[in-house]
Amino acid sequence: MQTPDPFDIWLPLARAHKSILTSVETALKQAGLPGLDWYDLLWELECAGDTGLRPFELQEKLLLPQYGVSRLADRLAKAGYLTRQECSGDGRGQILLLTAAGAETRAQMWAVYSDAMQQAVTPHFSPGEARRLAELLGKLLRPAPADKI
Amino acid sequence: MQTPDPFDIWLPLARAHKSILTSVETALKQAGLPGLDWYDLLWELECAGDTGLRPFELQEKLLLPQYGVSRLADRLAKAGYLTRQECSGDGRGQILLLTAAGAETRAQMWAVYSDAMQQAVTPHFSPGEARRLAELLGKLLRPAPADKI
DNA sequence: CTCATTTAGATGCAGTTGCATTCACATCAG
DNA sequence: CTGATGTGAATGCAACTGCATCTAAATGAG
Repeated sequence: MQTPDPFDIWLPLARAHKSILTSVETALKQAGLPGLDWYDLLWELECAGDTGLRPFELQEKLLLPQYGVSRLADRLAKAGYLTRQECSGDGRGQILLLTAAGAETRAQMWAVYSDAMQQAVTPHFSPGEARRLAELLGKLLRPAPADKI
Repeated sequence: MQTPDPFDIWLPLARAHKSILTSVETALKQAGLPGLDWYDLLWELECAGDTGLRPFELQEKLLLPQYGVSRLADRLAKAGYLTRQECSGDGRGQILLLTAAGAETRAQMWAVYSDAMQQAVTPHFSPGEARRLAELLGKLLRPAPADKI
């Protein structure tokens, strides 16, 4: 039972990622909407609701570096899509809250995003294949089984 | 037979991609080596051998925009990893050729790259799962079956 | 041949990223 | 309380990216 080559996974994964990403970003741009990085942040804020989120929480959720979140939030704030609120209890911190405009834009983006994703992914798989692929990709995210390291 | 949600594929795919990419780039940086974009270009030039490659050919192979290749080649040339040669037969064009230093660096990068990839991917799968995943990812790259569009 | 169109590649500019550093507040040992 | 250390967030600078545009050479219609 020979060890499989990880590049047999990585190379198509990277190519597929770039290709899907490009087609979605293109669709968003053509619709005059912001990019996926904005979407992701807006989405997390929407999920958080009135509680809002601290930048460092977004950092974990979005897998972005600290300064990445800081500046992304700057831009979103400048666009009026979020507000920064003082954080009671931690004078260093702040709470980011979605505005109505932000929610509106996220909804518009979702229409384009989900449609583009549908077109980019669905035609390639049968339902069974899709389920299996999702399952296998999930294994890349969970910690590796201890006996395999 | 319900239609599966493409985001069940996209979300883990995007996360896995970012996570693997980050760990490989980190390993390269720690080794004092250039990033994966440099590797990809060096690799293509090495494959091309004495014939070299035209920038527009790299553009297709690497899925980069035209100006991306132009500037990436600038940097590699400045680092002494490739040379630009006049293109006989097309006065607009040029041929990019790998230098010995470029080949040397690519080899050093490969050691780090392949090792990091091994650690990032292999522990998560049995050989059978790995083969299946590679196969399914491949389907994302080929044109979709006509009857599914 | 001549002019219009297309193709290969470079580049100015504005916006974005990465890195390192900085600032401010929090926390904790004494 | 006081100073040392740690944590949340911003920012200056250099490098990189995207977009639009530009130049030069090739191609093609008349």
